[in-house]
Amino acid sequence: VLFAKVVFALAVEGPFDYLVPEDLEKKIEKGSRVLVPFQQRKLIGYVVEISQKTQIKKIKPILSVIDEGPLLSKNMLDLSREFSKYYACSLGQAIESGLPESIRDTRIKLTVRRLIKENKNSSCGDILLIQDRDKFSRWQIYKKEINHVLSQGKSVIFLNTDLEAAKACLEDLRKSFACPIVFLQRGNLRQNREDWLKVRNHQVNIVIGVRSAIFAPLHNLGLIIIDEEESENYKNDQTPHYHARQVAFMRAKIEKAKVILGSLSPSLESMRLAQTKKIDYLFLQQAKQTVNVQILDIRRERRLSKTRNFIFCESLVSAIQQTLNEKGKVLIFASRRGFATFAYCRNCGLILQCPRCSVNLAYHFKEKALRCRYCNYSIASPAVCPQCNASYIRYTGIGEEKIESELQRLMPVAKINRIDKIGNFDVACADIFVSTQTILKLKNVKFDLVAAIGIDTALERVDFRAAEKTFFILSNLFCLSAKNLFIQTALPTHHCFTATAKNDPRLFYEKELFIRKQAGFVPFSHFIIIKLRSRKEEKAKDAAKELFSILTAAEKEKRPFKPLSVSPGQPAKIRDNFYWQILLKCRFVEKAILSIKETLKEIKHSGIIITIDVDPL
DNA sequence: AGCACGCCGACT
DNA sequence: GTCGGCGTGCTC
Repeated sequence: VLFAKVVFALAVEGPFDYLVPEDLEKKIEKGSRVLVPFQQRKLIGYVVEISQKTQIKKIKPILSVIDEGPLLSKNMLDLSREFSKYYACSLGQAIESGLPESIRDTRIKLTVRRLIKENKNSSCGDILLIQDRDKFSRWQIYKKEINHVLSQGKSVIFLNTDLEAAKACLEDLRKSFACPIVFLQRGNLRQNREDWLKVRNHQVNIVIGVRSAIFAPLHNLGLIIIDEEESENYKNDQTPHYHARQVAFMRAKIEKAKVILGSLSPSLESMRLAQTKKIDYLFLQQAKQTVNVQILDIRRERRLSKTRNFIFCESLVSAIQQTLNEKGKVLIFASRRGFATFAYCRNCGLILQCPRCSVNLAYHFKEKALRCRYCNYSIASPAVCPQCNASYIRYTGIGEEKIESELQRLMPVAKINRIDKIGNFDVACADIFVSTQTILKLKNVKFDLVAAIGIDTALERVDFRAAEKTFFILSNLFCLSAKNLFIQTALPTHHCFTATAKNDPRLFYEKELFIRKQAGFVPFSHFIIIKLRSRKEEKAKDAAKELFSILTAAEKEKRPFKPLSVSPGQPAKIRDNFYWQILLKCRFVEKAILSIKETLKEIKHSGIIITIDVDPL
């Protein structure tokens, strides 16, 4: 008689033992999906172990097998196990978050057609971080490595930040490699299912995709490439809040595959690993340095200037003028903050907010509508203020309008264009371009003069990663610039500016790592956020404060984490649910998670939902 | 997660 | 007396 240990995509760890009916004994193995009775429901579960015996007295039998063959390989099961320990979810939840929607509720059929040769011995897992200065140099190395790995009969996962980048990547790799390549994307369920099955059935050598493609069920994985590894897109915004880079490390270790991280300005996490020689590091310096970087001290310029509240420093204005005279192209980069597109009443000062969430509604130019970014609540833009009935409602972001009108005033004959989408960007359509964050994705285009306006709003945010994010923006602007890069700032001596001016990123990382170390922040420790959610504000608050005091009360020497703060979530309310959160830091995530889970078991939490975000961004 | 069980308040 | 609110605990 055989018993199967089964897990479910529920918040219960399990595993639960079930009797394997005799007629199914040959069809059920580790990694199989089965239908089983669970209380009064029938659930799809994952077999994680087959056993000869069981402790359970009132055992129920497995009802049926879902697929022909095991859905999950041993490696994927091992990965799910690691994943669940790190990201504080059940094994079943870990398994399911690695499966696309198209597979979750359908039968699959495994075939044994093998295009990929089994090759167990060669090469061992190591990690390489490549930093370049032009977004392209690292591509040569990617291709060389892919070629090498393919020649060993192994397969490749190539992760990109977004669909656009992945599409471009697919096109590029199709030109260079003749082997089967699949672009695993959600969207068309049937297509996704077909592609996923191809991968699972050993018919694919290269998988391209965004963060979820890290779970692509490739066999004999030899290489994982993560391009623009510093991107926030690699972090899953829903539970479990995994980071594809972290999962890549786990997976590479299990599969003995190599990882290559590529970036213009790597994350501090990766840079720290390079610094301590835990991973290899390659810096590709450009052959010649032609960009002239100028840091303009706003405070000084303001003192010298006649106009008090100027947007553009005089030297920048003359540089723009000169560039235009030479028929050059100008890019004005304005930090996102100054572009806030909320709606407010100029009469009574009311800012229109979402009724379900504690955030301002964002104005969308195209639809002329106000929308909440958290719950999608949407209303047509009102013509009069709902509070005072005055028709003084303003919609466009203040910064944006000012920049454009000021530019037009200073440069009356110049053609000025705003860039909201980079889809079919055309440099020929204007002389001066004004843009925010979106422009950073642009490739293959150079501007003669690039100017960063109001970049300080990015740097002064209450976020310990503010400097890192600002440096990332500056590195990208450097890349977009053919001749001149002007940066207006009130903090001209900050290392993110001086390092950019000297075109020496090492200066930035050295200083920033020093600061992080002093503060005991990432990458010198890990942060964990425990989020408590409730319909009732008081409930979330009380539970959070109680949990915080319990966590704090534990003996300092024994607890593997340090509680830092308890505070309302940001935002405090989403979809009429109130959030409170506890911030912890720790040295070893798995140990901290284990201890936190123990603590959570002890306390009663009715009407509260608790989620955990490991390594929050 | 979801569902039952059980213990208190309001009501045909 | 019962219907139903929610807090508690269990699921092989």
